[in-house]
Amino acid sequence: MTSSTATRLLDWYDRHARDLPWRIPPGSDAAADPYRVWLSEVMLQQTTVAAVKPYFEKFTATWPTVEALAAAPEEDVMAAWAGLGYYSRARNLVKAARAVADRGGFPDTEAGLRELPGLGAYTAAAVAAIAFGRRAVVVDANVERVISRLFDIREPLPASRKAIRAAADTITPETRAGDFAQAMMDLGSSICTARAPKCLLCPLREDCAGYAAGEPEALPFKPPKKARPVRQGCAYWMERDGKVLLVTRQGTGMLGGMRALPDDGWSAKGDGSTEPPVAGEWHPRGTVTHGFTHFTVELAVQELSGKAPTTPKGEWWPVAEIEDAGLPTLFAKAARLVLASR
DNA sequence: TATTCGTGGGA
DNA sequence: TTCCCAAGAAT
Repeated sequence: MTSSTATRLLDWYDRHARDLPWRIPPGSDAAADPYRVWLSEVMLQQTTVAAVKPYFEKFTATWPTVEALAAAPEEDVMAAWAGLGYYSRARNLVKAARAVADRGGFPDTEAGLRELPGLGAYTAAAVAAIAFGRRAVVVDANVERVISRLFDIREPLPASRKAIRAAADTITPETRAGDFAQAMMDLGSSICTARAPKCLLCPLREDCAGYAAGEPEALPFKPPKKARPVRQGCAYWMERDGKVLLVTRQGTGMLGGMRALPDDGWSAKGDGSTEPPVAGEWHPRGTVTHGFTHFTVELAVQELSGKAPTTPKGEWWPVAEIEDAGLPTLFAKAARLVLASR
């Protein structure tokens, strides 16, 4: 491996860069907008490009600048994020936008960016490189895979992270670090894929120690996955005057900050109590199964017959507009189940 | 270092 | 169908 690896990759990127809504094409004179770079990078954390695109378009249309986003009510941002997952990103997005607006713009260094909520080592490096042209070592899951193969790093993750970063540092160029980072990610998504890498199309094949060693597709080595437990829970649908009771989930835990149906306290740690929020005649409307990263929940959905009391705490939302409530997917499924039973 | 955070698509 | 995975961060 030599610095020519970076040159080969950048030459490939100049010809094959994906056209993405948040990306400035290589060779363009246009300046990157730090707001759009930051927003896209946060959305892309653990999330596919295809899933992000419509959300990116919606967010930038609704809030074209970081100042506009900073001025938005948090609940509006949370509702707009609904369905994209990992909702701590949306909570931190609002905090970071307000911090940036207060200080009069984005920090333009990796260390400065790293101080913003929701920006870890990866995102701070990526924004510094892509938006501000800083040389930064940008390591995401794509880069971990590409570097593990390129250098034939056979130590398993996560212990290999230090060696991966050091190796990535040696091939990161002084200039065009942002294009280099995006090129690594494009290569990882289209050529150096997790399964069945297309080595015969790879611009770095001659540099690749993993290819030379014979089984690049086996890298990086990863520890085995743990089994996902299945939890049981209940969600409750009650109406009065054409409106359904919604709650806002508190705290920073599962679905924190999101609107939801009242439930019986199920969690990753255990089953719910099956205790409804108010006494009355409850009817089962079916069950929705939803897989989270570390557990699956089987959610029994029940509906109260008759008119709900005003006593329970929450927000009465028009049933006809339930799709606009910003429910995370689990509760959106539950709502559709109830409405489909009519 | 290990765990806890969503979701939808592809093999 | 089931499993794996995707531009990770916070604790």
